[in-house]
Amino acid sequence: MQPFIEEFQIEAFQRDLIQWFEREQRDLPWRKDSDPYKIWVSEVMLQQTRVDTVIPYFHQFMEQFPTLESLATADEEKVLKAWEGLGYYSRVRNLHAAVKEVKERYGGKVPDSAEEFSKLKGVGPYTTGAVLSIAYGLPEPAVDGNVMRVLSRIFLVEEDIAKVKTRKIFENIVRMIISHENPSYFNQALMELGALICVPGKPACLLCPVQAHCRAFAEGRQEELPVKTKKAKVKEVSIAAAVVMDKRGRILIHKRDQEGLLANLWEFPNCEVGKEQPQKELTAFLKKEYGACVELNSPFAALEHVFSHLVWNIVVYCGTIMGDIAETDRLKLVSEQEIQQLAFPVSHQRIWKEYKQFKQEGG
DNA sequence: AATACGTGGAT
DNA sequence: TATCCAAGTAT
Repeated sequence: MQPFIEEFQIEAFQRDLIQWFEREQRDLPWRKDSDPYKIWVSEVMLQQTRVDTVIPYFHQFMEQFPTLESLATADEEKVLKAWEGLGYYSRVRNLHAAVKEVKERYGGKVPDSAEEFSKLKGVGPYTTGAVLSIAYGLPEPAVDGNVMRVLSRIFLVEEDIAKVKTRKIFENIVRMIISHENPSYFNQALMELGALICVPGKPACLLCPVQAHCRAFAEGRQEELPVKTKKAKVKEVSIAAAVVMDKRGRILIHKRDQEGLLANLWEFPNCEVGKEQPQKELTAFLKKEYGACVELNSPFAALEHVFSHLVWNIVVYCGTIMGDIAETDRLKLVSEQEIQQLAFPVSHQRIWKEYKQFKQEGG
């Protein structure tokens, strides 16, 4: 890489890349203005998430929380609901906390220094570079998976991009080649190129605006890069869940712990169970944890829910609550209407859907 | 450094 | 069907 960087035509590369971006960039909703708040929200939504998935969420979020101030003063329940289904929910809890911090400490203006902006919750090296370059035009590297793939090919970098520290190698490369005239377009163009042309698997090198600058293409090795080790198989967990109703027709729901998996989202009461006596274990759990005395019927559904790092095998029971339950902040009896107002993870939306279907069929 | 943290689309 | 993955961050 070292000898190659010396003969690398930096200015020609910048020109070829940025001119291509000016021609070919997609019309995306967060590219309509450079409000740092909007750029920030889009970057958080886009973390580990596809553009096509983000677009409708971004529109809805901006309608509901059009300004940093409006998000800062919103109830967390509403904020989580706006994120429902997007995944990695700590992103939005961190964003909410960070926006409050900006309102309090910086008078509502998103900091324009890496030093200050990167201290905010949920703001890491990528988001720092993305917001500072795109919203403020500062020459900071914004290295995501696209950029690592593109640059690993252009400079024939064979470091394992699955390792977190490898990102620094690419940040250093970007610092050497970034356009100081237009850091925003430079960074976005690198990512756009990774998304449209320099894709995983079989890149469209014949359409690539920087083909002439690419060392991997010159050596016919573009499909060998980037190097990325794969992760081990995920763990499977057996879960028993309960959709139980009191005599007034209200459903029992529970708010999950404030940290960890699906933090602060609502769920139907459930616990991890063994293969032997899941129904018995669930009944005992409901009594012990929630003081709920319930009679469960036979399970009406079984579903598999796959996360990035584990699999839930869920068996779902319905049943009746006998006697009274003491409601708390995290334990509620709600109508079917109220369920629609609260944020549930997709796994529990599926449980609810199965339940409705079961009832419809006369269960 | 390695792992936790979601979801749905692509191949 | 299986695997990979998509604009990462926190711990």
